[in-house]
Amino acid sequence: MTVTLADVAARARVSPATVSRVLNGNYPVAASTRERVLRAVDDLDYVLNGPASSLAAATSDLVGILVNDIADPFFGIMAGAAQTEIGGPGDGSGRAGGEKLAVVCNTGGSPERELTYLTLLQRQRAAAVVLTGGAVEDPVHQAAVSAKLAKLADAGTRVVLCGRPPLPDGEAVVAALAFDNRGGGRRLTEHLLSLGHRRIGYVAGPLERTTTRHRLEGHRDAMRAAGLLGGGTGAAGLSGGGTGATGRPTDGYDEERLTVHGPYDRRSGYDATLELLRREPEVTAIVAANDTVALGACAAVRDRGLRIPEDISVAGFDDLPFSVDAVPALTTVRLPLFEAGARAGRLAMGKETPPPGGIATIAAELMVRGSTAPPRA
Amino acid sequence: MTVTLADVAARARVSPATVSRVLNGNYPVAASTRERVLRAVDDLDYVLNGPASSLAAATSDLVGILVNDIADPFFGIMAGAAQTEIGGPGDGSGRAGGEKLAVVCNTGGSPERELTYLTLLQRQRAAAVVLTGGAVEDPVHQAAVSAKLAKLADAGTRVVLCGRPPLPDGEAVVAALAFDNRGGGRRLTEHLLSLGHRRIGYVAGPLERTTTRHRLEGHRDAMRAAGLLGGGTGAAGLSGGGTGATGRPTDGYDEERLTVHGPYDRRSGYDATLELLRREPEVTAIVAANDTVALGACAAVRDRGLRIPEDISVAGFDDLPFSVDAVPALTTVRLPLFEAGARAGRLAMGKETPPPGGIATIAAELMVRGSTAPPRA
DNA sequence: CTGTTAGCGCATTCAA
DNA sequence: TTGAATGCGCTAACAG
Repeated sequence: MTVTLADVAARARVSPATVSRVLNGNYPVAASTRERVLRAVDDLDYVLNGPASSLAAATSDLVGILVNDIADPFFGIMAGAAQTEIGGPGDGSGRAGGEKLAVVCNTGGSPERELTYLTLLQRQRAAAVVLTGGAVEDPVHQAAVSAKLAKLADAGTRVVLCGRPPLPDGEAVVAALAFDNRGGGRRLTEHLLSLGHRRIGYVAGPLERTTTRHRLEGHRDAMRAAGLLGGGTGAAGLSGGGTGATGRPTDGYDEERLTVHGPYDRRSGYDATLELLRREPEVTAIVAANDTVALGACAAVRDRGLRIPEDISVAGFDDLPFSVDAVPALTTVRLPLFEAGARAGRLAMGKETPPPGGIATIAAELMVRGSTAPPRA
Repeated sequence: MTVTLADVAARARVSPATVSRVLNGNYPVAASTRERVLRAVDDLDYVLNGPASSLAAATSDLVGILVNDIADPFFGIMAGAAQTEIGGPGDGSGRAGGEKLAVVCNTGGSPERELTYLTLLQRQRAAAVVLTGGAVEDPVHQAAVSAKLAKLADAGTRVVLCGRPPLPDGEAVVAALAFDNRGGGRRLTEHLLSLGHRRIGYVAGPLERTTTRHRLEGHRDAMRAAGLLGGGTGAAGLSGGGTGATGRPTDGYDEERLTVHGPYDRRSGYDATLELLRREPEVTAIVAANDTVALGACAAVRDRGLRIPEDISVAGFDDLPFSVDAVPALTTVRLPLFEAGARAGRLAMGKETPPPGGIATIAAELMVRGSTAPPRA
């Protein structure tokens, strides 16, 4: 029925071992022999049995790329870039040579699914795993992930983090590429402050994610430096692992009042912005957790009959492709998603040497566009 | 070193076969025995060896979802929905029970990569494969894909098409869910015609894709019905397999003049729109191949100092989430991407019976919003 | 309901 | 440079 290595060997009049060596290419084989084997492969339309191969070799050519939301270009861009580096150029023959199979796994932001996927990849003896995007800060889950990654690394799987902060004990990881979310958030708010804004609303992401926290901390750092916040440290409002930040009415009054949390989607931006405008009609600027949320914020501002940026400035984060097409074009913070993804892919393939200490921080660049302007006098 | 089934069996004081049966759950096992085995699994932190399992069972739990562009929400939404149905709810334990491993593979729209991924999935003995989005119409490639899918089906892989037209000989396929691109395109243009538009520019997708052709055909059907096109059949300008449509100056004059092809991205929409405005300054409406392209078109229109919709109407296709947030909100054609993806996922899992004949056409709904209006008098 | 027995198809020793 | 032999870890008959 199904063609096996042995069939190819018989047809090429060589031993199975020789066929294996030709196919894997990592062993000297006479040119004429190779020729014969390759012809037999084509004649028989032979396709290697992946599981058998992986079983014998104790490793597979699967590379997993975990994303929080596959429908979000933020992840799509990184994953696509990583895949470019991992999948190889393809020889165009469709014969599938030594390439890896780069596959993206959608966790939907769920810690359970993240763990499940890691187990599944572990089960497959994946060659490498790339985790993209912010992590959930629940200590239990973080410990579980760390443990799982350690086991994966133990079994020879290369683990790379992309757009995610390093693990507490980064030993299990080949490399961590972290975005400078905090710096970006700070510069964005500094920009608004320099325009003259003082009452700035913040539509934050889900509470328990690192990305959310870092961007918000950057924002508050800037606010504090401008003397617009009570005392306390930068992380004050969110310290303690992010399980809740509703306390601290004393020095966190403005913070709490001017911050609303929600998922990283358009709807959340819309709703949160309406809420902010209700709570504090005097806000002159809204900073959103990311560009998608910012789009929702813009819609809400408009629906309230306010103009952007004349009445209210709006800013986002990420600089996704659509942001430049918003009307007015969105002021945001550019993250080099494609470059980071590609680098993560190379790191996963061992095609690039890891940064010193295994950790690299990737700069975030402020992009000033039409959606921000000085507040009305 | 690494824990195997035998180790678990020894610890639970049962035979390896029993452990296997417990893990796969598809066989009666005494509750007490199961209990003991499960405990041993946890104690030993055992993880099934996927390749070994797949080899012995001659099938794996991999399900591949092929997409043309992972950074495009059009695909992300479908893939995410499919994954939801395939991956199962996950039992939350991270232990990974009988779920399938749904993975998305990014072909980047390249026929070679599509074939390579199919081979890779064939090699892995994938349980199912879902192909999303339009196909490339090159006959050679189509034949190669058909042949490959037939082999996959032969080997027991369930093949599902989602948002892709049925294969010429659909035998290899469990089901094909095709979008009514043609009908959607027609209704969209009819809407513009009913508003009074007569000179309508069309920013089409890449020439050789089915999606491009069907949407364009719908547009031309409507134009022809309104007597705005020369003779010929609907597919006239693109007949012959899409290898080129530059001929036919006789009855295709306006068609060619008012159509520009390009990739499905924002940049293409921008450039093509400028080109259209240059060729034919009298156009009063621009129809774009999809929403992303439409966004680029809007930008171009604006950069030329024209207002939407007062000076020029713009319309898209797909109704991606951001389209409602465009300013003005984009008139477009809604495709139930999530529902279609979910259904494809269920079909791939055998959780839903295929439509009669294996083919279902999914309706496209016109969404009239602010970006279209009657032309200036 | 559970144990025993054979492979699944390939990569890799070790010889030649 | 090539061939022969062995086992990777598991599932699927078949008994019991």
